Amino acid sequence: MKFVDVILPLPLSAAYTYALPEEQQAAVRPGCRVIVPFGAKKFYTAIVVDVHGRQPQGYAVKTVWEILDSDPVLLPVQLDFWRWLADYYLCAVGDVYKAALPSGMKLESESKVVVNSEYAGNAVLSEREQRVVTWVSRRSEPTVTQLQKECEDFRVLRVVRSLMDKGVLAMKEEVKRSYKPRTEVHVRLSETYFDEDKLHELLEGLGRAPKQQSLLLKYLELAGAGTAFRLRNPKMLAEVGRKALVEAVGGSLAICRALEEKGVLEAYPYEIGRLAHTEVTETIGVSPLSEAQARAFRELEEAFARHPVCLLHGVTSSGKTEVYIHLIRQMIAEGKQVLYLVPEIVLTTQLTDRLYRVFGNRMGVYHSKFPDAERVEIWQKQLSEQPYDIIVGVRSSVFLPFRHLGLVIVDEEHEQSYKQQEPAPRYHARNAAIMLARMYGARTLLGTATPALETYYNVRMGKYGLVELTERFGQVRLPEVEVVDIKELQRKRRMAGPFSPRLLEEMRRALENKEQVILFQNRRGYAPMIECHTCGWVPKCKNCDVSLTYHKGLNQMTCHYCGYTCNVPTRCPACEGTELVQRGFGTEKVEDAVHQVFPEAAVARMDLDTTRTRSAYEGILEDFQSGKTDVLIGTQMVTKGLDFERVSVVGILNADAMLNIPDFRSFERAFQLMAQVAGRAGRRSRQGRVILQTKSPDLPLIRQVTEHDYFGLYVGQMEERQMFVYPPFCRLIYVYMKHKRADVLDHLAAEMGSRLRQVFGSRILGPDAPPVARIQLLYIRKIVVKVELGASLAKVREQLLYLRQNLMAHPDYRSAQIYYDVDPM
DNA sequence: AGCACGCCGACT
DNA sequence: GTCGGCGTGCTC
Repeated sequence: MKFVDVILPLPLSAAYTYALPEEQQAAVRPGCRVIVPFGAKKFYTAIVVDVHGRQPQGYAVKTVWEILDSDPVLLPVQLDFWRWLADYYLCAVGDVYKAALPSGMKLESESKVVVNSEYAGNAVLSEREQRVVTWVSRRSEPTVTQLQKECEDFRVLRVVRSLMDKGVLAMKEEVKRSYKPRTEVHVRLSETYFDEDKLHELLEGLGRAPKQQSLLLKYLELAGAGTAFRLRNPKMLAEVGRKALVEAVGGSLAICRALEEKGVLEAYPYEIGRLAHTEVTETIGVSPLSEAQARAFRELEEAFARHPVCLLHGVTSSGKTEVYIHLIRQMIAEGKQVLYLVPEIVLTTQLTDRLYRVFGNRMGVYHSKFPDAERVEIWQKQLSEQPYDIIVGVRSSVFLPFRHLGLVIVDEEHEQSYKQQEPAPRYHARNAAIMLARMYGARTLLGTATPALETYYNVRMGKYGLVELTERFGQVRLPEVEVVDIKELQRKRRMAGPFSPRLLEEMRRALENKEQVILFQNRRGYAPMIECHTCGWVPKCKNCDVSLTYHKGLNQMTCHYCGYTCNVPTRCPACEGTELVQRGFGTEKVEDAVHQVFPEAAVARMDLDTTRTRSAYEGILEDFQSGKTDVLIGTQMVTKGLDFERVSVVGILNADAMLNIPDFRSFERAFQLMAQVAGRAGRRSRQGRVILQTKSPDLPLIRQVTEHDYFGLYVGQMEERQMFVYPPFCRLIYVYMKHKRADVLDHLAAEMGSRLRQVFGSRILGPDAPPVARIQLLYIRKIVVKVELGASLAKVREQLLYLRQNLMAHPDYRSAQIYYDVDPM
């Protein structure tokens, strides 16, 4: 008897053991997928991690339902990588599995309602039951969810249950195959006519149907059936697509159909891939490196000789991408693969088109907004004998299989979006990529204009190599940043909505010169909150502890945490007052304001609300690129690696919103955001101008932004981080606790806090209520654990896991959620 | 995660 | 007296 240990796509750490069916045992190896029953009904796709002959004791072993793969879909390194992630980020391997595989590869069962075939037809049914039976039999095996959705009656399930008791209906679990290979209709000559004489006879007979005749002749030509030899060996015939054939003779589908009906041609589905097959060959579009870039390239080679991880610190617009391209080409020449990681919002056609021009079909793009079937095909291609040499992808592409990974590039390495927040695994793709590269013996290149302070610290400590690119491509100067004190201006009532006179002046000049403007405001919606002028009442979300944002376009109040919406109140429920005033500016309101001041300017807004789909997002960028739009207003989306030629003015409307966030990283982030958005100004041809509006112009940070002084920021922040013991002078783990009752949660949090202090001493902060202390009806508390640099991480993890297990065993806390966020951002 | 089991309040 | 609400614990 053979058994397999498998991991399931559920938040479970343990492997579960199943028996293998007698037949076809041999093929199963670790990394193969199997379908197994788990729990009362469900079937899941599980991953085999071990095959053995040890009979488990103490429970009845179930049998594997189906073996999906004869060859592993995971390479051995990947399983090691999954285990490392689960271990380091304190989550279940099942969570990692869930995040790693595209959903098309994780088949699941769903419950379907069917009419019981053994039903004798003698039960007494109510009118309502009769209706449901007719309904079910008319549909072909509806799923339970379909039933609930399509039947207006929300008590259908109860009716279904009573019908099951009476033996009329039954349930069955069926595994749904969501991934289907794409097919195209192809045609081939029917076997009858493989005989040359018969074929000639047929062709002559078609003399009165000249269109059919020429179509058939065209088919024979396209199929390469030129010789009798080929005809006798049908395997030698080429595939012919029906659509292509019809188009080749300029006829209509009906002609081909006629031949099919006569039994001359046969139509059949032929599998084709979804992946684009661009016939671009390499070396087209490789630009020669500038002197500075070439120097950086040489220095990188030297740095990699000593450090497996290097930082390319290049100012905005210095042309880091070109350096990457040369590096990638070198890797490919050595027969190695490259993983090029980019944050979600940087993965635009602007970047991929550039890379396609150089690498053509050696490159694959892996993006969460792409159809899942496409991601399945990329995965399969990476396992095949001809994998892509380069994968350009977002965070989750660290999970793709690579056979010969030689280099990982992490572009915009400082980007927060590399850290997955929710759900588990809460991993950092940059750090995970470094580990992945290490497992492959590959190198990692981190690139950015504004390194994460931790990264720069690692450079200074000699852990990472460093190469700098200090000049912009084409020697364009860095933009001039001008600070405008809006506190004073607001007092004197000299602001025009969100704009200072200086900003208006610059915007006007840019628009007159047919140049473009980017306005950065880090809040979406119209007004972040509204307030009763009389009593100060503020509309709040009923599920979360936040004020609702007013969206003018939707004419609704919405919660940015749970998506709750409600109508805009016309009067205050507390004091009956009707004067409700808007507080603050969101991107929507900024858009309105621009319309008012510059009615003739074409304005576009780019934030979460306007970029729900990929096409909407790219549409906005294209319009801006082509000059259709003059002013682009946006949240942090507009700050990322976009390359526009005609932007001469960038306005940062309110820097203080970023500075007042209670987080030890807020200054670092504000600097990164401002430096990046400033970098959008004056690319290519001439120096741009940035108007930075703030109420606190004297902060050192503001000076560091105006002087493009990254090193100043680094030194200043490092002093603070050392003094208050924050990363990189310790490691952080946040403990989050959630419960629907605040009192229970407070007890739990206090208990957790005191136990943590017993183990870790004074390096514990909290428990505290986080800034948003209630989300989706659950109250939240947070404890900060500072782990000393010398401490054994393995021990810390073990203690944290034990503590959670121990606390969760307490009857009061069973329904609580406790999770850890390792290296939070 | 999802499902069954089990224990308490609003109805036939 | 039952139906069905949710809290709890287990799944090879």
